[in-house]
Amino acid sequence: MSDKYASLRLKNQLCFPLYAVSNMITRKYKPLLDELDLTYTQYIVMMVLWEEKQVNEKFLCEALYLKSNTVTPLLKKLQAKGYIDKTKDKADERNIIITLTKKGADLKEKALCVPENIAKEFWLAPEEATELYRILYKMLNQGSSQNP
Amino acid sequence: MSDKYASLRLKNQLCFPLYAVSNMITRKYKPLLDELDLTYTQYIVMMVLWEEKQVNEKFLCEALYLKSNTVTPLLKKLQAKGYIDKTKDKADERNIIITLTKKGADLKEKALCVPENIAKEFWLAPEEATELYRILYKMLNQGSSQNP
DNA sequence: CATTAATAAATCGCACGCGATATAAAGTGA
DNA sequence: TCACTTTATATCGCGTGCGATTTATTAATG
Repeated sequence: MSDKYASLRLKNQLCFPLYAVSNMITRKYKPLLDELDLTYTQYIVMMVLWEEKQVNEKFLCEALYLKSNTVTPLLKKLQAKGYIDKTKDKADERNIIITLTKKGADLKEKALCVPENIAKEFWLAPEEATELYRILYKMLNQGSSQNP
Repeated sequence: MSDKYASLRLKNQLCFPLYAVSNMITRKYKPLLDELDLTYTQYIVMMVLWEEKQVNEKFLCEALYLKSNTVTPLLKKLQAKGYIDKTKDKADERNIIITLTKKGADLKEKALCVPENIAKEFWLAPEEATELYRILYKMLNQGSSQNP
């Protein structure tokens, strides 16, 4: 009885709900982040900067699992908004050092309500959240281990 | 001691790894789907059609948790590739009926190896996969319930 | 020390994914 | 029946994400 094509059914996919939830996340964040004049991707860049104070682009790319061709234009926009500064590292001029402006640092306070409000959209039991977190990072670590 | 800003740390986010894994999924699928001349989004549209034979755009949007402004251009491309046909429903001309061409139906056979190969990229224990699946759909159902 | 290799960013072109809006067709009610 | 609303699809403009490639700078090697 078992269908030869069962693996191609949408309902049997694990990647699809991941993809769909990710899209949904972006949608749910949008109205909250509009208040900060940030997109979701810009927001996670800011999260790194609120923690690290000073990073280069390579660090950001690795922290966010993104490529330079995504991050470069992103930083240009954040700079245009006055949230970050970019300067060349004098010790190694290939490095671009990214720092927060005062305006960017101040935004952290205003951002505090974002995680609160997002938590309301997707309520999970604490054990579910923990398990989800663990599995997702397991996938991330598996998936990012290769490539020359 | 507990940091006022703890909720803004990237490591304390649940949405971020979801977003990162979703990006990673698209990356992993790409070389496999290149063989079928499909993108990931086009692939999930085809998955629906391999099951349903005949749908309208609204059905596709709901099945894939996407909006018409994403799906309309997608269908145009699948049509250009010769995988689908679009005809107006004579009973209600607002409806666009989407069907597979022979070429599109035949692609199902070739697609069989895709789920196999993807499974190699992200290996999870069966219980983990089940739990992940359950939690993701819980989130999808919560998140898509509102909006006027 | 000159040539080659490696590295960090940036650029290019394409395909989403979205909110907002427009268009066209059907349904609704006074 | 005729304005009004609802519904299905399409259009517009913007911001990602990506593979592939380029540019600028530093490191490595003979």
